[in-house]
Amino acid sequence: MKVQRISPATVARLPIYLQGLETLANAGEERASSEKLAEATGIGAPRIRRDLSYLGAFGTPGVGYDVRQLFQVIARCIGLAREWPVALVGYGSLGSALTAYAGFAERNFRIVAIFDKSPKRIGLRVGNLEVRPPEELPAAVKELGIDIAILATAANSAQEWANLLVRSGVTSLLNLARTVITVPEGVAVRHIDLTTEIQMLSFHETMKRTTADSSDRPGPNGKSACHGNGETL
Amino acid sequence: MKVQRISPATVARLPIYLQGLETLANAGEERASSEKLAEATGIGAPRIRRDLSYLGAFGTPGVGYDVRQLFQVIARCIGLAREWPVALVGYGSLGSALTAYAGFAERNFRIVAIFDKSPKRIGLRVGNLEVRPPEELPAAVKELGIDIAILATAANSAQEWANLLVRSGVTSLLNLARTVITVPEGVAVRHIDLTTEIQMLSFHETMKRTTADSSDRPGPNGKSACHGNGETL
DNA sequence: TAGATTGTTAATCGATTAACAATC
DNA sequence: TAGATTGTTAATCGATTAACAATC
Repeated sequence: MKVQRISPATVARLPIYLQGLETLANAGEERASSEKLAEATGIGAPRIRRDLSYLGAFGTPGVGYDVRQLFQVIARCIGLAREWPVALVGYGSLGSALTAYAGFAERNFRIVAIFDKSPKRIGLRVGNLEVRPPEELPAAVKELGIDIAILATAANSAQEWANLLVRSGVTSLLNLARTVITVPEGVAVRHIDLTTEIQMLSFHETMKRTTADSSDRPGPNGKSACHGNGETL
Repeated sequence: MKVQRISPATVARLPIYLQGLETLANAGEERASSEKLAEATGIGAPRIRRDLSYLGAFGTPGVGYDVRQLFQVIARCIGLAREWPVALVGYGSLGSALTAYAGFAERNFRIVAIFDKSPKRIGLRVGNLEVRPPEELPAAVKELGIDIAILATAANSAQEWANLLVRSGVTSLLNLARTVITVPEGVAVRHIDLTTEIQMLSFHETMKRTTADSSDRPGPNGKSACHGNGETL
């Protein structure tokens, strides 16, 4: 049996399909065509059919997909059938907000250990957990079977924490710190930087104005410093 | 003069270059080759040269780029020369964490108004701001010159808030809510969903195991439900 | 059966990488 | 000048869209 590769672009869409299917299920729909799924997710219908075909064939020509079954298939594929113990590293403003974030729990991700290096935060009680020092991380990762960690530290200590996590056996990192971190082959990192995202928006705003009033000034070398149109996002 | 289009993929990298240049500047570097920038950012050197060429030619063959000058050029291009007033919508756990988030201020984004529809939150003081009801949003957007808003509400009210924001004249949305929102042409939306990101990681973990122990079971139709390899992220 | 919709193939599009002439 | 590194062209790669035969 040939193992078919699922592209990262497709993987990124699977959770979106789950959400769309949930919406449809809540609306009482039992079957959905790729066209209906397209409406619910904003993704093109042919793209959806192709993505789903990677998971094996589940649709019925002339009828569509079984909403509940498709949800199960995708959920199983992503690994949501089981519960994932997650470590939260960094208990600053962002980190503490995440302990109250409902989205993780809804998809079976549970924060089972919290770490911080600040003496002010170590020992704080959070629900039935307690903020722990870095020294306890390796043992906790092993004991609790943690594979996934969320990095919500300051930029300057993120790499250090990442090294500790990887040494301890964690193989997936959700990096919310404002810095690029490097990890060994085989470790997955997703980097989310709110500042990067909001800068893409200010770029959009800036372009809109520049193209609208044509006030693009020449740059230091006599060439215009920034071109573009308003439709880039 | 031909206006050249800057691709979304390139735009997404500009803030990363800024960060890399900041790191290099802090390390005392005054000049940087594309190769050095590649090390600092994790992006390939040819890609970097090509991206920068879109902004106009700033490097010196045989020498490299002037760190400070390149920073200025990119910052100006993104629009960071000015200050951006931002509206924060939704003052739950995530929203309140964002008011304390330093990254925005470092790039000249200022939260100048906070909105929530819960009577429990309306009126709360946050620094020198106060959480305001939806009714006050249109006037505030106009008075404060707000073009960019951050949506940090629950999924079920996100679209409603988005409609109100767009009607009031906001043209860029950073959507942190767990739902797809639709907006009219000309309005930019960036959607960040932490749950989506963490599911990409559990997919990675699941694939690693599936390919490692070859326990991929056939799905409902007799075909395997989920293929892939461990190197997709 | 007729109508609808899938799964997949072929065509298009865009983004990345490699290679190198131009230039300091 | 010789060495280094840019900016850009050509080659590769991957992802999206369009079209349609297969199928319920």
